[in-house]
Amino acid sequence: MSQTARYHHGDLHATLLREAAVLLREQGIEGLSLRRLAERAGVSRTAPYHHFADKNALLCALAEQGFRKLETLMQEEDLESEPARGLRRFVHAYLRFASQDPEQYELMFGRTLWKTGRPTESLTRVAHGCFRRYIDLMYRPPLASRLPPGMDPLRLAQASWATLHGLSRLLLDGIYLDQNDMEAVSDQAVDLMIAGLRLGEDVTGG
Amino acid sequence: MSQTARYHHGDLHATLLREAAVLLREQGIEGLSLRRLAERAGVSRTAPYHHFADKNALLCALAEQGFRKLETLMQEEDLESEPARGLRRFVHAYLRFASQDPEQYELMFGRTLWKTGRPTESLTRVAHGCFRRYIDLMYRPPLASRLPPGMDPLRLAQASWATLHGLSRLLLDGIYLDQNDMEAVSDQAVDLMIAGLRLGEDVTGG
DNA sequence: GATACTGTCTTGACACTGTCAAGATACCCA
DNA sequence: TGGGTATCTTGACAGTGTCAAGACAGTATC
Repeated sequence: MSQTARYHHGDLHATLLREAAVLLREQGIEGLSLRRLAERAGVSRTAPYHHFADKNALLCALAEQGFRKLETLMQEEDLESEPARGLRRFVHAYLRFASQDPEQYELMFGRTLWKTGRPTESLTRVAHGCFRRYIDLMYRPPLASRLPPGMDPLRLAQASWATLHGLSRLLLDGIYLDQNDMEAVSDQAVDLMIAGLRLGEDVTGG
Repeated sequence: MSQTARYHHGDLHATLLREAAVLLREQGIEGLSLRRLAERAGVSRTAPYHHFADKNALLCALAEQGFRKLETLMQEEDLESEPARGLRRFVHAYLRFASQDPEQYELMFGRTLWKTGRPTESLTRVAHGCFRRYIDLMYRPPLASRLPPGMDPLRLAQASWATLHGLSRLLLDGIYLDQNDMEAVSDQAVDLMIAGLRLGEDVTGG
């Protein structure tokens, strides 16, 4: 028991996922090779293939973890009675999620899985569930009742998510934005949305 | 003259860039390997190294071409007297640019160059020049004079570009958006911005 | 015109990657 | 105690970017 080199690892599946997350965070997707991962887990190069069909499958499982975290985050979020303030808080939470583990965010939304790779049926389901929960925020009170007439909540959800996503990407890829600008820019975006939705104006009467 | 196999190619630099653009468009970044590129150009594996320091340098040159195209597109754009309509037209033009050559857009804004790789000094200059031209659209009439008081045109530029960029990325990576939704969603985003900026309201008097 | 120089291109090699095939080991159930 | 199966191993292959050393050709100099 507990000797350093057993033939059967015992819990390789979980170990792989755990170490892969570490490797991803520290080295990025490019640094996450199956061989290095296997070495970290203390097994041979091809051992992971008995737990994941291929690298794509392992990355999908990893991304899935990320989407579950994000879904939890959205579940906790509640736009409460004051939608303007709730919106701003949600945006900050989202951006914090993206910037706390940039490589995970990249994996979740990047082309590696969705374009180049083949997203698992399971990953697709979780990712879409995540988006659905976001849409719900728009369909539910207090936001839904305040939307200007003729505005489709689905379109609004897509457009606003795109803004959030774009902010995250520009920040993480380090093109036009840095952390210092981020807060000001995101607040600007929220202000614009609030103004566009007339959420700042008091409609306490209903 | 014109024999098929000369020792000196004669115009390898330009040929490499041209063929790389084709390869990028058809096969994506992952399919663009230096060896395949060399084969297409009819030279040996390492010949490209006499014209580009490494793969990163070649990709930077390729991205630079893209930014130049984008800058031209923005130069032609003019928000004219009617900013709301001009804005909508510009957004459509931008999204067309992104979706006409998705792989080029990915290269221009993706992590390959800006995060994993080392962006050339030249690329950085062109990319920032491109963004500067976008900011100018916000600072110049007719938009500048119509902005609500206290609104920073720079922040507005960053926030709106983020939206554009996010729409492009979500579309190109094929996560939550497809081409059919795109127009409706982008129009929604533009409407929201126009409403937020109060651009729809007539202020012909000045 | 001969010679040296320099830019261009070539072959050979190395370390790295993901993945398949075949064989070895250890656990589990009859 | 046996057999079956899940797990893990080594060996191998094709592909990648890149370095080192040498071959060739065009250009400038004497």
